[in-house]
Amino acid sequence: MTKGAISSLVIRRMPRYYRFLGELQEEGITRISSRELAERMNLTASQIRQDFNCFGGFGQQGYGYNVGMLREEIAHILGVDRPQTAILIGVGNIGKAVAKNVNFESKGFSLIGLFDEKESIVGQVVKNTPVRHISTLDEFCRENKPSTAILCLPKTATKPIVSQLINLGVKGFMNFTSYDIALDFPNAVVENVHFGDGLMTLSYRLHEKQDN
Amino acid sequence: MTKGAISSLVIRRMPRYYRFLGELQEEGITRISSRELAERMNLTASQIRQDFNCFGGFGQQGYGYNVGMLREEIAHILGVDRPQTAILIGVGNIGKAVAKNVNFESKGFSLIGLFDEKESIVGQVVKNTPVRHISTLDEFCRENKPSTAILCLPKTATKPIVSQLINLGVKGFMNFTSYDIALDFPNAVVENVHFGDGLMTLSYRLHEKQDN
DNA sequence: TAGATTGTTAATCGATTAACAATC
DNA sequence: TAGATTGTTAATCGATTAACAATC
Repeated sequence: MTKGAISSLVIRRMPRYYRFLGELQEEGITRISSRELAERMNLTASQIRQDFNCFGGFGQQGYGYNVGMLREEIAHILGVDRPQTAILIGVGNIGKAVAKNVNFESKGFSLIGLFDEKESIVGQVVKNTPVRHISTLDEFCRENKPSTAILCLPKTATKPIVSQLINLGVKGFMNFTSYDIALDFPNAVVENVHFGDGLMTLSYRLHEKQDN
Repeated sequence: MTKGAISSLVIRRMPRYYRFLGELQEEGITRISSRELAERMNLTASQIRQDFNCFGGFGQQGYGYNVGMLREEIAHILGVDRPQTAILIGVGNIGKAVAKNVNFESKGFSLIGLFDEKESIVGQVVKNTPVRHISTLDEFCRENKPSTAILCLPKTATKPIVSQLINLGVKGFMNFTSYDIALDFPNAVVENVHFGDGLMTLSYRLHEKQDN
């Protein structure tokens, strides 16, 4: 019953709903109205109902929403139940921290390979996965067909790697670099993580409060 | 000449402008029109002019914008030229990676303290800064009055620390945890970094392409 | 049945794009 | 001066909120 072309603002709110519904489940709450959920999440009940109705009606008039059922529906919408295969490139500080700390399985991904060019890093085992040399990337991808790459390498090294990966069939990129993938590869599915941009936004809002 | 209440969408585009103007400078380009910049950044010229005009007129009719001057104006708008003092709490994988990799100085922050509760981590030196025990947080903050905290600790430990920090005068939070600061502390300035949410959004868009 | 709350339509609000007069 | 391009106003588009009929 999905209606075509769902706004990216709606999509980006779904993971937060998913997290809050998980917390409700842990609290043993099995049923919630849009009004109650709105209060907990600091949203409007209207927005919550509009958001869910983009994907079909998951509630029941006079009752509200079943927490467990709604959470499963969102998991399915987000694809968490059909994991993508991912590789991570650049096992430096950030790459290693991401590989170790992020629970890929619970977010719809299976991390199947790690790559770096430094001999001192190649061979290390992170999260039960050995770090492979970047020169073996082609072979690995032809065999394992990962759909997604997590990019944690220096900006300058990124463009040629992305080009290579796209030729190998990689469709999605979690981009920790400041290289702008979308400009050169408009068909790639890209999610950017820019700490620096976030810090600058924070800086603006702090000064806004302090100055003048 | 700033007009009141600038949209957060405009603010969030500023760091990207800042980065692109830096690249133009490196290329030796000293002058650019909104049309040319729009082409490079994949935006509309209209939006670029509207964005800059939220803060006053930085261009010149018939000429365009002076790259260096515009970049400096944005740096000033974002507060990059008046650094905030920041502390980082939780020096595990993520915390250490952030401390080591992120160039705080160039983003308007000065990282002056690192804190953890683990004895095995306390005393380590990261980026020329020793990791202090979390029990010394009060004393340190009263002496050094940091305005900002980077939170890289487990979700469950976060709420009491945020409460403590707010009492100590900390105003801004770079939040790597999935604890929702804004719900309990509505006056805090918060920037969230949720890898997990980003992965789920990526998952959605990959399935959108692949399925049906 | 009566009360509650959804799903959905209509109204409002805000952001983006288009157009053009001002001006360098 | 003529051409170019901004700053700014007006038009359009999209997202959020409000209202309410449908229905459990």
